[in-house]
Amino acid sequence: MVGVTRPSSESSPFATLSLEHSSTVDRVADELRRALFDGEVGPGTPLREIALAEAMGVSRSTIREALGALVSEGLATREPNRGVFVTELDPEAVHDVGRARSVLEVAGVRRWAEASEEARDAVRQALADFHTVATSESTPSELTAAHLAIHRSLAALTESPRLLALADALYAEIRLGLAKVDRIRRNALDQVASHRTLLTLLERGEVETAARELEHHLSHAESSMMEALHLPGGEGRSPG
Amino acid sequence: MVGVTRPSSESSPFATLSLEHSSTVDRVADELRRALFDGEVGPGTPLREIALAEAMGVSRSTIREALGALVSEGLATREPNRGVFVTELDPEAVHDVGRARSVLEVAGVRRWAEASEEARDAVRQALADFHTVATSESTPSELTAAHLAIHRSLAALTESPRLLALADALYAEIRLGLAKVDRIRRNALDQVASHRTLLTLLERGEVETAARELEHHLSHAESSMMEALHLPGGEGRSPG
DNA sequence: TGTGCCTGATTGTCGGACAATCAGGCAGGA
DNA sequence: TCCTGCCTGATTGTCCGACAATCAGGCACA
Repeated sequence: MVGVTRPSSESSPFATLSLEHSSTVDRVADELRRALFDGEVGPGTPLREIALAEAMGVSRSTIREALGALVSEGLATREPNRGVFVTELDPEAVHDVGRARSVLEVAGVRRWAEASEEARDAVRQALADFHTVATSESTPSELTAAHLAIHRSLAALTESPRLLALADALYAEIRLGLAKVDRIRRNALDQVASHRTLLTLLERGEVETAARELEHHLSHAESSMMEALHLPGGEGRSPG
Repeated sequence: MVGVTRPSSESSPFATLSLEHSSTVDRVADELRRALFDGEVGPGTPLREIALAEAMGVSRSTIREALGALVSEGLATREPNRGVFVTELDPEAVHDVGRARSVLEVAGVRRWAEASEEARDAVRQALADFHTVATSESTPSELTAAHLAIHRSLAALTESPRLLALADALYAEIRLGLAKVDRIRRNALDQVASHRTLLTLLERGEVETAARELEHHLSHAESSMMEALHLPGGEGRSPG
């Protein structure tokens, strides 16, 4: 998510070389994300600056900066003069995430034919990986990650870094919501099958059918996420 | 962009009340954005922390935080250990912004019929405002802003805060690129006409035609932006 | 031409400081 | 009982000063 590369303006034969320049802030932010995704700190938990600073052995300034990053990613929420809290997903938010990811992934799927071969291969690979993870011992966090990797590869078919960045933020919110939700495992193999049919449609060139299939899949995913979060899920939201 | 509202959990009769709680950091960031959009500091300009702190009469910490915000919005770029610079738009970036906004705006247009009446009215209003601005004395910055407001209202038809937030970031990047570019004015009235036909198509319910029209309009906008930036515009980018 | 070193400028991180703000409790009055 | 005003502790927002790490550029030297 940080990606430090500084190629000199001349195209040299060392284009493949790169070096990780991780700052303290980055490492703090990474650790916080991990804790969030693994459900070590649940939604609504306050992220106190001093407490975190002492716990992680860094200064308050550094913590503040890392928290700012989480807030701008939507994983945490800042209430002025009150502090930063782990984001709580309300039905409105879940629905919005669903709508947004649908736009991005469908846009990707519709671009299947125009996309690069690497992008298409990434989809195939992600599906294979998901199958591997689903049929082996794995934590809920890993399972969710592998599942989302498929959808990410669909959004990546747009081959737009900016759209993909938004997609990543959306998947991060989903991971946040699904942390500790173990029920996913039951459906794991069904999910594999569902995604496989989607890929089959794409390989056949039936793009529009695939898009509709994906939309159906996503709307199902949204309501099952509502359920998982013990929210008043489904259709009955107050209009306006 | 900050939006501080804290409604009490009980639904009271004071739902309409709200109060601006602007922090120092927010004001600094706003001022920096303004300077960028007005072309007071061009692309590539280094944003030195100490210099800004002295110029604006705030501490370095505050400046740092504001710069972090600009960076996360894409208006500035951080080079580790070297500083923050006003983002320079290369052809790759321009193309990506174009592709991304196209996805969002087309998604909005396709949703015209399902969108709320307010969202549709916003489009009509934005068009009217643009006409007003185009036929009066106005700075390039204002003209660009009014033009982009139309496109923003299209993206807003998705009625997804998250998609709209990305759209806003994209428009900010465009404003950054178009700062000081005065040539827009010539085409202003043509632009009004072009958008008016788009709206007409929508009002008639010819959504797909409108979507294609929009895509055409956007691809034209992209190449004319390339031109305005004196970049090697058009189709000939190196593949990969 | 290329390498090694020095130096100044700037960032990244730290620690401490203090006013402003907020939540919660407690007392007093209608 | 319910409301209001006040006090207090906790936390944030902002400031200041400090210092090592890093980088760009120049200069000497082979």
